[in-house]
Amino acid sequence: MEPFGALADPVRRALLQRLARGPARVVDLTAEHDISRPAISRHLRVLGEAGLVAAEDVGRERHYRLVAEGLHPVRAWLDQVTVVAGPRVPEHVLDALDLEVRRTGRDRAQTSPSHRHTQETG
Amino acid sequence: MEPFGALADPVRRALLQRLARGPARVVDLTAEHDISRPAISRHLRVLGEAGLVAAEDVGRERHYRLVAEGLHPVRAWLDQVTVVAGPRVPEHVLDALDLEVRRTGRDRAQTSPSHRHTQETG
DNA sequence: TCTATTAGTAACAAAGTAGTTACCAATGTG
DNA sequence: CACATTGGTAACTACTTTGTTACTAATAGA
Repeated sequence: MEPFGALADPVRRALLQRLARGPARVVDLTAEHDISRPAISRHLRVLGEAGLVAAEDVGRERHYRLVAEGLHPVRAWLDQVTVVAGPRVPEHVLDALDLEVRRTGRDRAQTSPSHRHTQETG
Repeated sequence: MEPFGALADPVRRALLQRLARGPARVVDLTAEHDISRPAISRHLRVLGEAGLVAAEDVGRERHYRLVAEGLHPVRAWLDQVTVVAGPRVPEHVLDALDLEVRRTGRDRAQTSPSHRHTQETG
């Protein structure tokens, strides 16, 4: 859940996009985001807890960089959902599935499978 | 933008996963989600506004189904970020990039950075 | 050493989110 | 027709999120 929640905020997505092009300091990231530095700082903390960014201390500066692997759960979820949904099922096939699911739902409610009248499928 | 926010909630993600396996009614979706039907109903509304699900009225029932294309912006964003971040850049290369960016950040206040670092690592 | 820069934390206010119960409308079914 | 089923909306509450300003700590540099 962590990475999904982290991606919900547009500022955090912009930060990740920026970091995808290379590491940056907090002041640099703040410079182009009409919000205060503490706000950016907290966004970075959220991203860090989600495993999407990592920081390295360089003197008094802190260099944040993208951790692309942190996005893996998101990609995996996306793949799972879209693959199971099937590769471009035509509309009329979805309709057929639709009727099927309705019948199943009713059967489950009263647990009597002898009640089927399969006159819709051809 | 919208779809990202919709995916932030675990209940909504579960609903999408469920609908990926076929359409379902609201009562069916509610049956396996220890929250009330109005809550599910509102989640479905959010998903609908995000373009991730669609509904079809069948008598007094409403059949929701996944709209997989609605996830396309998410996948596109993921692709963009991970592609730009590069395919598995080794740690020492990231360090090099790190130093490069730090110097550039300082230069930006004075001179114009008219160079680029586009090195492939295979 | 004194001062500027960088960055995190604390405390707070405004807004959004997610759940609840109560209610209403529409559609099947005995 | 009477009644159950299905599903959306309204009103409300509790919690979370996101921004702010003020403060503190550590490092760089004249």
